[in-house]
Amino acid sequence: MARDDGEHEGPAPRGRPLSTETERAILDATTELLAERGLAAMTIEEVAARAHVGKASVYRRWPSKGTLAFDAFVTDFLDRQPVPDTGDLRADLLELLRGWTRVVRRPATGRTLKGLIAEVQRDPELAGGWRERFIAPMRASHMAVLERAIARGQLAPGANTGLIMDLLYGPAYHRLLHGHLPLNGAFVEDVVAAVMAAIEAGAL
Amino acid sequence: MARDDGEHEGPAPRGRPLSTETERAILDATTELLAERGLAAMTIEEVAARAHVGKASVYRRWPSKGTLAFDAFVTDFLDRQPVPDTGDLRADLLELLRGWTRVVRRPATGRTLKGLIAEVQRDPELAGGWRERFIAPMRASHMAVLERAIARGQLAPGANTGLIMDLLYGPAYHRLLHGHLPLNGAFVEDVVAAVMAAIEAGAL
Amino acid sequence: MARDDGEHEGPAPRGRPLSTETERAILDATTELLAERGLAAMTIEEVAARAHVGKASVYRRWPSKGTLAFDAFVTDFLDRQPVPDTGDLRADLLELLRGWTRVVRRPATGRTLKGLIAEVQRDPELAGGWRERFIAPMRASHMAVLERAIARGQLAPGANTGLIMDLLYGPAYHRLLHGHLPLNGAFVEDVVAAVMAAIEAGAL
Amino acid sequence: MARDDGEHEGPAPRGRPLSTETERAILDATTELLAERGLAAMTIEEVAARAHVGKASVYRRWPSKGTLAFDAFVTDFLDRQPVPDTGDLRADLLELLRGWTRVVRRPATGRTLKGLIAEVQRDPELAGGWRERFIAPMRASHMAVLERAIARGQLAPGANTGLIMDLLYGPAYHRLLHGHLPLNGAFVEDVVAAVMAAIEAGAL
DNA sequence: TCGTAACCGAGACGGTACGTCTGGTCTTTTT
DNA sequence: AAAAAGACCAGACGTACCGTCTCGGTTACGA
Repeated sequence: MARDDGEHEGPAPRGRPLSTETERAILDATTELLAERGLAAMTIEEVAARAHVGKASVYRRWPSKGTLAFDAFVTDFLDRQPVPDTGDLRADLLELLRGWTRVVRRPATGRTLKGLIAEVQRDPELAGGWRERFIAPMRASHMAVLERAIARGQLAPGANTGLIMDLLYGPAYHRLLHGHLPLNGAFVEDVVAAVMAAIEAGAL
Repeated sequence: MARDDGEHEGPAPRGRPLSTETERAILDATTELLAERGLAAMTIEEVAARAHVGKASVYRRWPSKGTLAFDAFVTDFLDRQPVPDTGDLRADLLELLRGWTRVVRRPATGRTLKGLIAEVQRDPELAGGWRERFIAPMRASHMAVLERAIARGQLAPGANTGLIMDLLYGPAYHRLLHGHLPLNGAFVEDVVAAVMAAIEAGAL
Repeated sequence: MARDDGEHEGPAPRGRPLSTETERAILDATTELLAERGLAAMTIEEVAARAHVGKASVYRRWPSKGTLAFDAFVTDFLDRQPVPDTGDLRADLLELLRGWTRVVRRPATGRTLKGLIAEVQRDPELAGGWRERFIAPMRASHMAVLERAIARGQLAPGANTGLIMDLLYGPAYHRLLHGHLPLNGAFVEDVVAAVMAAIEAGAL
Repeated sequence: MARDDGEHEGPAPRGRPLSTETERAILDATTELLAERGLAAMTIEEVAARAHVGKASVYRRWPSKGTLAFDAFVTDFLDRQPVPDTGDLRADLLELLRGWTRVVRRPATGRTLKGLIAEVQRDPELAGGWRERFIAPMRASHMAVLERAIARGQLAPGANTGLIMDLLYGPAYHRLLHGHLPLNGAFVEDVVAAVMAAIEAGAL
C-alpha cells in the first residue's frame, strides 16, 4: 500500500537509507493507538509523538492515515486467517468463516477492520490498495479452497465461485458493520448450511 | 435521529419555535452537497452558507454531520425501496433486491450510502440511530414479505428470516463497499436463485 | 442616553406602556453584573437572563451595552460627588477631589468607571452621551465652585477654568487608568497645592 | 509583551525557529488595520488574512488582540517621542508635551492609543505589560529631563517628580479620552505655564 | 576520508473546519 | 402592544490537525 518494494535494483539508493527502527516504532505506535481509540480518533500527530518520531518521517513512508493503519493491521490480520484443507468442502467453509469471526470478534480487531472499511469509502486512493492487498489475497485464499473442491468433484467446474464467497462473507461483513445481529457460532453454521444447500441444489 | 416529534401536547412551547423553512433549507442544501461532493468532503460550514443559515441553526437541530446527512438521506432512500407483494416469494425477493440495486447504482445515492455506513463506524452516537431508523425499517419491510410467504406456505413457519435477509443483502452491501464485483442484474438473479434453493432444500 | 424622556407630552401613548418594574430589574441586574465581572465581561444576554427579562426588552430601552451600563452607573455616581461651598477655594477643591477619589477607590466603582471610559473609546455613539450626561454635569458642578471663587475674588474673572479643572482631574483619571501611582490623600493634597500655587501666581 | 528575548543562551532551540518574516508580516498587517479601522474593529482573522499567515502563527506569538496591537504600536510610538535637552526646564517640558500632542493628533495614532488604553482596562493580562513597556519607558524618559533640571538647580532635589509628570500628561490624556476640549498649542503652553508656576512657587 | 544526499526529531508554516459564543433582530404565545 | 422566551443570521473566537517546510544534526554510501 505504501512502498513499492520493487525488487529489481532501482538506479542507486543515494543518501541515508530509511531506518527500519523508525518504521517499527511508527507501526507499533499505530497499532497501540488503533487499539486504544480506533482509526477515526487516531491522528498522525499522535502517532509521531507516541513513536518519538517527526511527522515527516511518517509522511515519508505513508501518504495517509489509512495506508499507515492498513500496513499496521493487514499482515497480522491475514496471518490469522485459516487456510483450511480438510478434504471436505463443508468443513473447509466452516473453518474459513469460523476463523474470520474468531479474529473479528476481538474488540480491537473488529473496530479497526470497521474503521478501515470506513476509511476506504472516504479515500479513493486507499480503495485500490485495499482491494489489491486485502480483498484480493483473501479471495485468492478462498478460491484455492473452492478449486480443491472442484478437483475433488464436490463442486461443479463452472460454479460461480465469486458469488459463493460473497454469500459466505457478505452476511458476515453485513453484521459486523451494522451490528443488527450477532456474529456467533450458530450464524456461521447456518450460513455454511445454506450455501452448501444451494451448491448441492446446483444453484451456484 | 434529531427530534422526537412526540405528538401528545407537551407542557407549552415557549419562545419562538424552530422554523420549518430553515429546516427545509438546511436539508436541501445537505442533499445537494451530498450529491456534489459526498459526505466526507461536505462541511457544516458549507451547508450553512448554502442554506443562507447561521451555523448555530444547524447545530441546534443536528449534533453532527452524520445525523444531518442521515436525515437528509434516509427518508428519500426508504421511500424508493419497493414493497413487493406478487404472491410469489421468488418474485418478491427479486423485486426487493432489484429495487435496492437500482437505487444504489445511482452514483450520488451509492456514494452517500457508502459514506453514511462509513460515518456510522466512526461515530458511535450515530450507530444507534442508524440501526433504529435505517436498518430496522428496511428489515421490517423485508420481514413482511417473508411473513406473507409463510402465510402462503412458501416458507416454513420456523424459517430463519434474519439470516435469509442477510444472505440476500449481505452480498449486495459487500459488493457496494468493496467494489470487487459488479452489482448487476445477473448478480441479483444469482443471489435470489441461491437463496431460494437453500430455502427449498429446507436449509433456512 | 437611552430614552428621550421628552417631558412635553409626546403624540399619544398608545398600547401597553413600558413597565417600570422591568426597567428596574434590568438596571439592578446590570449593577450587579458590573460589580461582579466588570463591563467588558458583562453581556446583554446575561443581563436579560439575570433580570428574567427577554433580550428584546433590554434592546427596546437601550441600544448598546455601554448606554445600559451608563444608565445603571451614572446617576448613582454623580449623586455621590460632593458639591462643596465652604467659602474657600482651596478647601472646595480639596473636597471635590477627595470626594472623587473616595468614590473611585471602591473597587466596583473604579472598575466600572474605567470600563465605561474604555467603552466610550470603542463606541462613537456612546461618546456624545458620555460628554453630555457625564462629563458636562461634572464640569458644570465644578464650574459653579470656580465661579463662586471668582465672585469672592479668590480667582481672577478671566481665569482659564477649563484648564484648572483638567489640572485637577486629569492627573486623577491618569492614575486611575494607568495605575502607575496611587490615588491617596497625599496625591489629592499635592495636586490641590500645585493648582492653588499656579492660580496664586496668576498662571491660570 | 510577547517574547522575553532573554539573551543568555537557553538550553538548545529544538525544531524550526519562529520566522522573523512571518512576525514582520503580522505586525505590518496589524499596523495597517489599526490605522484603517481601529483596535476595536480589528479582528485577528483579518490580520492573519492580510498577512497571508495562518491564525495559529498569530496565536503562537501573541495571546490576545491587545498584546499584538501593543507590539505593533508601542515601539513606533515611543520612537516618535522627543527626548529634549535644551538646558532649560520650561523649554524641555514644552517640547515634551508638544511632541506628544503632535503625534497623538494624527488620527490613526490617536485612535490607536485610545483603543489600547481602552483595551488595557478590559484585559488585566495586558495591564502589566502596558505599565512596564509603555508607561514606564515614557516616565523614565521624562524623569531624565527632570533630573537634569535638578542637576542644573532649576528644580529642588526633593521635587515630587511623579506628580509633575502627572500634572503635565494627566490633562493631556484627559482631553484625548474625553474630547471635551482641544489638544492644541495653547493648551500645551498653558499647562506648562501652570506647572512651571507651581514649581517656582515651591509647591512641587 | 571526505562530500554529499537523504535521513533524523522537533516544531513552525499556511490552511481549513471545528463547535461555541455574542450581537442585534424577529417571531412566537401570553398578559 | 408590550411582555418573556428563544430562534434567527452573521461571523469572530480560539483549538486541533492537516500535509509541508525548515532547522541543526547524523548516517552511510561512493568518489
